[in-house]
Amino acid sequence: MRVSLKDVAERAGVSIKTVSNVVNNYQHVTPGMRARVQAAIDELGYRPNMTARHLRKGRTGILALAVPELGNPYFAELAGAVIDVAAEHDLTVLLDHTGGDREREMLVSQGFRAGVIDGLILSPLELEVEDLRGREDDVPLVLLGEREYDLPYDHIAIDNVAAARTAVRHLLGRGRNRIAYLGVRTDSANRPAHLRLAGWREELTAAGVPAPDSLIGPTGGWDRGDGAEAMARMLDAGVRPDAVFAYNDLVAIGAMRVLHERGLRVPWDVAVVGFDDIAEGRFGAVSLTTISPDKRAIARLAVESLLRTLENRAEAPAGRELTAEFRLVERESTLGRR
Amino acid sequence: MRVSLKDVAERAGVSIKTVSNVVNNYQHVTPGMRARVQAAIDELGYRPNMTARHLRKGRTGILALAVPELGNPYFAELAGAVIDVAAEHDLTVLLDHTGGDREREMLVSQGFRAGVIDGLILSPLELEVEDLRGREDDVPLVLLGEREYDLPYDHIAIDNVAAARTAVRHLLGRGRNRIAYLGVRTDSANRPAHLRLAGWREELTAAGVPAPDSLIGPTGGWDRGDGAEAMARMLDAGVRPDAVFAYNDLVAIGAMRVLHERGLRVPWDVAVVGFDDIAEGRFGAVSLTTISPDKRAIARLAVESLLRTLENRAEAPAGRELTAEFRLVERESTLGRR
DNA sequence: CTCAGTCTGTACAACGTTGGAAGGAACGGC
DNA sequence: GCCGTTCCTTCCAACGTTGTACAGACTGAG
Repeated sequence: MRVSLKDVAERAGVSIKTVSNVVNNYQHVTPGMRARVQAAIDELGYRPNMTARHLRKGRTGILALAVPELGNPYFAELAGAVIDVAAEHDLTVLLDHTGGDREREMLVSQGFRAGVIDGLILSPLELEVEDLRGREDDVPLVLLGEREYDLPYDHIAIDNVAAARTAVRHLLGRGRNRIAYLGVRTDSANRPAHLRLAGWREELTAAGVPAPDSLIGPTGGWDRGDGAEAMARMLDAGVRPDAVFAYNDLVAIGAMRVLHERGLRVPWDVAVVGFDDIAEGRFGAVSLTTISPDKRAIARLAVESLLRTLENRAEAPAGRELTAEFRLVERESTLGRR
Repeated sequence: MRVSLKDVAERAGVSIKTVSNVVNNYQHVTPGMRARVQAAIDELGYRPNMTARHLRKGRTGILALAVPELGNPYFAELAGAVIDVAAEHDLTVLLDHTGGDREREMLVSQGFRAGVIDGLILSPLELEVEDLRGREDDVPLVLLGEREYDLPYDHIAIDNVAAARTAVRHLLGRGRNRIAYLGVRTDSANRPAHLRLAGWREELTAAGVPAPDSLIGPTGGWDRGDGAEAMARMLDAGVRPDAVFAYNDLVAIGAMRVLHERGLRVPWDVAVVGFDDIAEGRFGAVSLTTISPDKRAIARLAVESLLRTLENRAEAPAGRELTAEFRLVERESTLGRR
């Protein structure tokens, strides 16, 4: 049986509350009493029951983080950052992955962990705005990823359009003018995918470079295999880009693999830019130029937004758009051919 | 304010317990009563308070998983598997990463989450056996990774020596006889690293092939950069292996990067075998032959071991060694030169 | 029509903790 | 020696839930 305050109190010959006072460093406890109680605590090996404390305090100190897929290094790295930042605030993280499934994202957002988590950080893929509108749950929520809406939840994003334009501009600056975009799925609610495509189009148009549909590579998802398929399909169709901007690093890596198989050399024949700056991109045979979102900042903004909401429950949450920085990291995949 | 059973009870004009009975699908409730209470529940939007339920039941349905580093795809993929398996048993997973730091591993194993988790799955890197010996915590524990000890905790592993021998045998079968091992750290408690080295040595010795120390590449850690450094150091020392067996895929990938930089072609000049079968290995310019541990099985064994311990608390836990399967996955990095 | 047996709903206590208020001892000042 | 203060400790209630015991109502058999 677990040791409780009661056991310690009996052992020390004091009341339960006095033991509690010692445990919580309450100030008005005489040194003698403190020592006596502490001795009993040590002897019995007492450890506070967090569940009871949570019930009493109405707070658990647990945040949930729901991402589409932990196997995706971007989300794994982001999760690591969230865990670290949460730890700085004495919070722990309960992790969930939704598989990017809309149903499961709805379930998670509806708070099926009600009462056990203090807040939820959700990185949705297919969730629609209206799915959140009728939300009855009182658990504070923060959304990751740029979205357009008028809901009372903070959301953290980087400026996807600007980032995509930066990537495309970089390629244009390298003398490329048949720049493909890989990673569109018309049937997906994933806004960043649309925004990055928009940025690609905007930058090309602004530079007076054609942006034909043939240079847009649709994918079924956003993993390495999807990138490989999309690249292969484009090449099979006789389209020969001299550069590729991919939705994310995984798609870019899949594309590079196919380019390599087809004897097209990166960066000489085709330059490649990814998105996310996952560690994997730094160590391929050809290291990957990429847009690097500040993951640490994203984690920090998310956790602190939740804390803020928890502090002043009374006031209506802001529904702010919090923006994290990004930067272009140049590596081998866009070197050469000045 | 949150809606509680009491509020629903008042609204429906019944006792608290009756509402509880409805919520828990207790059998002896008349349909009429059930409907009336359900209506009140729906009107008020009642959701059970899990914390209170946990306190009452003495169970939280939360498992903790502590791994060294989520940025390491092996652990990220493993974590994903654990989350899935846990979900099948209606359990959720609280994730922690220790950074492979002994202090932090001790802290985690000592159960600083006491009362909030039902069990702990720990994947230690530097934890020593004696660190666990005085464990006072009553939270069920399962250890991941092969270890030698006599403690009352189940541990899940694959047969590292056999796996390493399989990898080396594969290379020998490809006509390689200067096979390096990359990823030793003499100062580390990480047993699998030692076991894999032992397997390398055993297999070479059994085949009558020399296993000189010059072919052993020490590393500071087990990430891509460590593999790259170790490979570079070995080549700089004038050692020219015709194959590399690496502690894990990350080390292998780092090594391949350096081989590529130095103009050594994989697999023609140097064949490479990794360990872990992370997704990343399948999509490099040269896909990576690797030992593939059954991660799903590992996750399943771990979760089910905890459940078993929870069921029969009374009996002493077994301290069993549970073994998961592995297999060699052949890819491009060991093709050719029959 | 009575009695046993079954069914339905209620009252109470308990899980382990903490906040608030009240109790009691020690102490100094008069 | 009495009183007011201060300081420390204890008592009580509450967080929201569920298990146990029990009371009342209804059913069917004798």
